[in-house]
Amino acid sequence: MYRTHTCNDLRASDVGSEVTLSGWVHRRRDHGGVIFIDIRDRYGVTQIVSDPEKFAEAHANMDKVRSEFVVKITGEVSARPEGQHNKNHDSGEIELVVKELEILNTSLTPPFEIDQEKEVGEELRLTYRYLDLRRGRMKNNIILRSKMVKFIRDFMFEDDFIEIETPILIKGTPEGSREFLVPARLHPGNFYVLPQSPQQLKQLLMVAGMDKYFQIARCFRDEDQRGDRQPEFTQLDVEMSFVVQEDVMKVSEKCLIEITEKFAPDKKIQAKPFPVLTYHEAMNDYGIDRPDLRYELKLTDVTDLVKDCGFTVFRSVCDAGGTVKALRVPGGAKFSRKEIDEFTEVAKIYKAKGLAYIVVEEELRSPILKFFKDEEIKSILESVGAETGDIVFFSADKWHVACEALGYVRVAIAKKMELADENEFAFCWVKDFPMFEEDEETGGLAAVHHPFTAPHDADEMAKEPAKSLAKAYDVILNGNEIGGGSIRIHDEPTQKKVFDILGINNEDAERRFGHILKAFRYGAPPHGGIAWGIDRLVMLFAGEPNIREVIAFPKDQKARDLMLGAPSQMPDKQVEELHIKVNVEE
RNA sequence: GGAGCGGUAGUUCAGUUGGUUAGAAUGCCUGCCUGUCACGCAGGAGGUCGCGGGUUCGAGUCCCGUCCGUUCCGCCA
Repeated sequence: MYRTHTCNDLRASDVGSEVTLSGWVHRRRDHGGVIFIDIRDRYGVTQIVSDPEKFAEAHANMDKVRSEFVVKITGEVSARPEGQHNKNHDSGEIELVVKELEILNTSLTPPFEIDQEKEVGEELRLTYRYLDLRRGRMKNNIILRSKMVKFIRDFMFEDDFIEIETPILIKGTPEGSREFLVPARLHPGNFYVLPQSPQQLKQLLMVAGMDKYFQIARCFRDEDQRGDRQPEFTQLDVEMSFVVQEDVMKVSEKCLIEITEKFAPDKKIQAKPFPVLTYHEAMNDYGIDRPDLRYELKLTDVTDLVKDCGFTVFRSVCDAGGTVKALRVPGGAKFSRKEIDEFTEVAKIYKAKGLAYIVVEEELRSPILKFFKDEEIKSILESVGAETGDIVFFSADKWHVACEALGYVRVAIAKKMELADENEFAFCWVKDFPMFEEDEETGGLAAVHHPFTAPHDADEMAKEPAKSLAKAYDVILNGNEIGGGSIRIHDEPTQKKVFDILGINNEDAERRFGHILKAFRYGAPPHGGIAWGIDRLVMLFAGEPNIREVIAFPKDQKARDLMLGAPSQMPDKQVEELHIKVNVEE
């Protein structure tokens, strides 16, 4: 028998009993006459102490062990001397006096210290992920993730949802993100693809009458990496029949509140029910479609106030039908020139041509002051509510650019001034996204969400597609999109109108989406759903800066698995069977 | 595809204006130590300063190229 208890089981009440523990040598403290080691498993840490007089052989073995050796220890639980309890460990009131120590396995010296929480380069951590996972940070994150997923599952079952697995090898429907291809050995020249999400399958499940479906689903996208993006990721996928937007949102909101109360009890939920913003409001007020509502800093539209001003940059934007937005930052007059330049760089990343500003002090300071009449400045400052000690930033461009550039300046300022309350969870919904956006490559329209998203009004959409709004909604937590969904189109005429607008002809539609269009002719119910990014959600609950910290075996920036060495070359024979020719240019 | 930042001991980093033998902490090894818990003390090993070229009497430091890492933009229906 390897163990009678884990390394986090023993307490003062166990004093006197003989037990066996197994685990890794976490730390070793050799005092010559007496040796302490801490042994660790995923449950915790227990201190082992040698008694060289009574158990000389065990003491000698204690001398041999090194970091990360795997050991089995039998001994008697003993109370620690008065005043020597260790509050850092749950087992800190006791220790184990070793009678027998067996080395189950030795270990090389680890490439980084496992018993310390200091930063280690991620490349190294991912190469030795199995060692990284032994460290407290990753261990806690992975356990938190497991518990949160179980909680979500239980919640969904409780609400009468059923969990259904959908296939990983599916049909490619070129549209949206790049798919991973899998060559079909039995069908030369043909490919399966890995699902970007179970989107189409869950809609088919609604046609099948499987109302209230959910799945913890793995999704695959062959796009470049980011801190919150991986080539494979996990989402909570939900679909319901005979529902309107509010029905879907209600289920998600209830679950998010409960999961917060359970796993982040110290976080204050800013507002219940969650505030609901339209996409237009979000962009207009915060310059971003996923606003962080933990801080205010709203944008103000000053287009009307500057449309006749003497500042050519502003006036020409207004003349061209553009927008001038202002951002008042209380206390921002203290920003240095260097800081203002940094914010200007942020604005430029998001396509703004510059970032104008007025420092509001006894004497106004601004490079653009000379272009304005006194009463114009006065009305601008009044409209944004500027007070002495503030700074007001301006962006001028097409509406979207003006809002977005200043929106990201807002985020950068909040970060610099530490405006976000770390103890707060600010959830909100953003809805009424546009159905379509301009495709810069083709000049035509592209679906903002996916081509099955229902419009608010199909007739209006047919008349003015660029202005039509979708029954789509995102759920936001502290400025992060943690989920998104929509009501789907369930009738053929509406679907056809959407395809028309997207420039997909009947033939294309049949080839790409024939399976789903056919199914919808057999009585598709009104339906809709939502998908949460599980990785992002756990990331936020764990207080981590990127989703790799909550994924056991993530890919690196170049989509590699550094531990496994994937992707890798394959034997010619295996490749030939797939009717694939590898053509790598040197 | 583009931009910023970085690459020095196993690890995390410092390294001044270009100047002698490239340092610290931690880890590792050896010795001492009977109550520590980030144990302590003494000693030791450990370096292609990413790579290549250039400037210079002299380059970790300056210049050019290149590779790698990292963050962001593009991309992500």
